[in-house]
Amino acid sequence: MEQNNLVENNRTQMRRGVLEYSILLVLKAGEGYTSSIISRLKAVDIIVVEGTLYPMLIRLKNQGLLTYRWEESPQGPPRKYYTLTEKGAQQLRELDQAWMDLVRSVEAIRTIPEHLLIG
Amino acid sequence: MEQNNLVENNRTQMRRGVLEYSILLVLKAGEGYTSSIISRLKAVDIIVVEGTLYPMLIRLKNQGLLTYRWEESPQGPPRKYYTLTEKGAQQLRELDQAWMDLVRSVEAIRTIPEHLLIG
DNA sequence: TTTACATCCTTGTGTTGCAAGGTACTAAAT
DNA sequence: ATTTAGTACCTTGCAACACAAGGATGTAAA
Repeated sequence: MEQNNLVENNRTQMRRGVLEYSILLVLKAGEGYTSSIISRLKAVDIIVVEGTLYPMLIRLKNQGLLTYRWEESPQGPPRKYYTLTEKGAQQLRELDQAWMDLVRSVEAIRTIPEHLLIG
Repeated sequence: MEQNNLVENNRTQMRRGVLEYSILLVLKAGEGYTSSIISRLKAVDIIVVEGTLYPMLIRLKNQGLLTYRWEESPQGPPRKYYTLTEKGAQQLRELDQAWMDLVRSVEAIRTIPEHLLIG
């Protein structure tokens, strides 16, 4: 019932496509738990919220791409630290390729020469 | 009930994020109707199907980003040729920015230095 | 014992890409 | 004339999923 901000919508849409990739990337850099993952992503302007991240981490774990271990927190309840599995690392390599292909595709389409257009 | 092909899934996911952007880009290059848009995108390895494109073109038209005109086809029923409106061109400029920002973000996250990681 | 905070998690909603199926028009073949 | 083939339009129903909102539980300080 709400007329959306078209652009903000599309930034969100674009981000969605790379969310899983982004999460695997930060976990490759080093293990993390929910808040730290959110912080790292925010540091590069990729906005994720808890309600998105929890289900996704669980999904990735169920797919065998991640494992976790419990660790005491200096404050509050213990944390679930997630790590890439070998399968996760493999998946990440494939996503790397997918990302590079996508960048190449978009670059290509940004520079279609007129005479190659049909119809 | 079906175990998905993880990678193909993710290529699809990534593509989704840039679909609207891609469509505006090809229409900036020159007006087109459904089939010609699909062909142009396929030429750069971005796969879209009819069932996706029709609703999307209608949505973009309703948002005022596109207009169309009818034109006789050499064979079969007339075609709906879509063109960017001024508002569509404006939106495209903003999507261009969003895309470049995303590429920059992902690039940044691919190269997080260890010592910047927390927790 | 109450407040503050950090951590975990679930539920409900809205969007949307896609598979599948449907209608209609033209032209060629039977 | 009818059927077939090809091209174009469009809709319906399903499944995935990001996010907002809300909830439970643990520690520590006031």
